[in-house]
Amino acid sequence: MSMISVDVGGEESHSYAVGTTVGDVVLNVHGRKHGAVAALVDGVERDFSHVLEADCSVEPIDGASEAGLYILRHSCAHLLAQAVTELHPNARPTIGPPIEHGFYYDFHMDPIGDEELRAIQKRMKALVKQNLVIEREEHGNDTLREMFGGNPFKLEIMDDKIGHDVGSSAYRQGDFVDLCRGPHVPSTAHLRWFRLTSTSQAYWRADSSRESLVRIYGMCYPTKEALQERVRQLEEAAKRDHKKIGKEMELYMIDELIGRGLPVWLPNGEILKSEIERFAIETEEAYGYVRVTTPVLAKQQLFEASGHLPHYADSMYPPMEMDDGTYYLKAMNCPMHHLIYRNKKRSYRDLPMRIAEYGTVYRNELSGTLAGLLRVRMLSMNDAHIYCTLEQVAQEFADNIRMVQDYYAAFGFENYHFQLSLWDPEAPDKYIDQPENWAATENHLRQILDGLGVPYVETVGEAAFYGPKVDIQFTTLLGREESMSTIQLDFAAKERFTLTYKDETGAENGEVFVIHRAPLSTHERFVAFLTEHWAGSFPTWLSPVQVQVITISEKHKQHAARVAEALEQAGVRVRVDDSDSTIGKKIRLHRTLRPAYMVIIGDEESANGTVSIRGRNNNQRNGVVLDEFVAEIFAEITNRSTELEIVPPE
RNA sequence: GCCACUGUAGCUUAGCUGGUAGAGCACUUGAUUCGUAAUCAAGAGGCCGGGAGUUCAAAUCUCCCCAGUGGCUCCA
Repeated sequence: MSMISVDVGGEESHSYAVGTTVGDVVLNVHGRKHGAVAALVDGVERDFSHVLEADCSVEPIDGASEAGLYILRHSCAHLLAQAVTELHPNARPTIGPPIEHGFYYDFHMDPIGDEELRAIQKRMKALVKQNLVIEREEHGNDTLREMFGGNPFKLEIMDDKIGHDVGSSAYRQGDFVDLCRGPHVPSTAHLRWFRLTSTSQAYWRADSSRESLVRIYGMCYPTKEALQERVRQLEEAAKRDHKKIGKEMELYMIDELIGRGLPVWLPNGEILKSEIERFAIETEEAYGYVRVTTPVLAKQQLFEASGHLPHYADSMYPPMEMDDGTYYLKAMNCPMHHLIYRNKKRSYRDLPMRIAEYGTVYRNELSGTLAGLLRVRMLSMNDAHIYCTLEQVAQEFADNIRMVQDYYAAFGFENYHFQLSLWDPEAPDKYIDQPENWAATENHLRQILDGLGVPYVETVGEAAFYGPKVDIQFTTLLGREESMSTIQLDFAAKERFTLTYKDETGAENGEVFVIHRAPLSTHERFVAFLTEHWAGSFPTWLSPVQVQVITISEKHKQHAARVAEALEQAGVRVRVDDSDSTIGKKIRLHRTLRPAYMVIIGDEESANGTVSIRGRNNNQRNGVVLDEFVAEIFAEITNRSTELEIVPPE
């Protein structure tokens, strides 16, 4: 019998008979509890069933590794498809990729509900118990077309791949077979720790003009512990949900009578919003911005000039007919700012000109996308437009990127990344069709980002219709990526609005570039993130209630009033609860409103002129002299500190 | 806009296969004056999201709207 030498890592080589499988080697080297789902053979991912014919290296892929999870989840998607096709013989599987935390699979079938979802999960569990072997089969194109002849979606996938590196393999488990490149776990018993989570409608090829499909999502992990940990994470995330906390803290409300996506800022939320605005005004003054106010609606002609009609028409509220023409609610402030720029002759000495506005714009977002404060139809923004020469663009971009970084540091955000959003030449109708301008400005932004040394990803098809942009992306608690801040370069406005300036030579120069920027996102989205990030326990300077004074009994009303008075004089937002319920009950009650500090006033404090402070961390600091507390909280607020130091953690 | 699910007092919710609403918190009143996540008692509060239908009878079944949630698409 001829032998081969297999490099098994750790500078060890073993000899095996030709025909030994990957699985045999892994079992032999790493034992029964190897935890691997497949292996790298000479660096290529292979199934355990892969037969070794020559000298090679074999490195197991652990189920918990990134590659291993991918395989595990991919296999779990197949398991789902097997269960679905067994229960619904008319269902046609389309594609089913692994995703973060799990997988999904899209089926062409009648829509299903929760009950059906549970039935499918039950069937999957049963298939796991049967421990079906998952086998790889190699077939020619003709055979494959015959095997999947009843599934037009699989045929379409094959059509696309013919002439390329066709993954002419299929994987079979029981009676189910799926077109797939692999690799897969060796048997269904490896797929114990999964859970189906939800269903959704999706379109074939993400194209809303194509077939509507049923998407089933699931999560899948290598161990019970990992699955439970994920479930726990999701529960934790739900506790931080801004919709829940926003209600508890009375930050905002949405009323059917006002309309969907039109949040009302309640007094507590308004405090948050105005603190953010105050911070932005201070910052922008330092950066040389001027401030304006423009109307919320304007004539159709303005939005035609700007190009919002037709490029952006779907996102605008429908027109209003007035006696002197057709009006639209503004979806953006820029056209009005352009008119301000054009309102008088500008000189090169005026540039860069930075026009800022606290404006509300109105966008007709699709009803199905609206979500609390995260996606709304009334957008309050700290918006601004910078008018400058091409040479000045780099500096202005750099300043704005720094501004964003400084803001985020001040609000305690760390988890974000930069994205260079490019146009999609394949979809020129979505954009102003000037390929040479796109190429030039995209390159310019690339150089600016590279020059700043800011890491970023490039995404095609995410540009504004008038130019490329730098977006700052966040991931929500539930894992969805959203744009927060945006800095956009506009090369189209100068022509559409004939924006010019008198340059050093005295000539009328039409090369005015516009930068659109909203470093603080919209107030709605920003507050949503802020709330989720801090779980409602905001830094003191942002807290709607900075100090909640609580008396122990009626006897302490007087000292409580003195304490409140002293805090108010220092500009601290303070409330007093001197009702006659018990101390425990009051603490419990005020916890949902999440004051930065609770101050307890009893006999001791009244007698000594002190306060006892309870922090958000539920730690306590007793017997603090009133003036000392006032000075400390004053400093914490004026420094806009995110370190909560008055009551240190234990 | 599309798919699924959900919608009972201010909040959280019970209500099985149809017989016309139950609780806790909050609120009001009274008692209690209290030391760190619920003091006791009483009271008030709901045409069960809206409309139509089936039925002797609908919170419960059917249909149509409206709204919320999770996705798809889109986007700050």
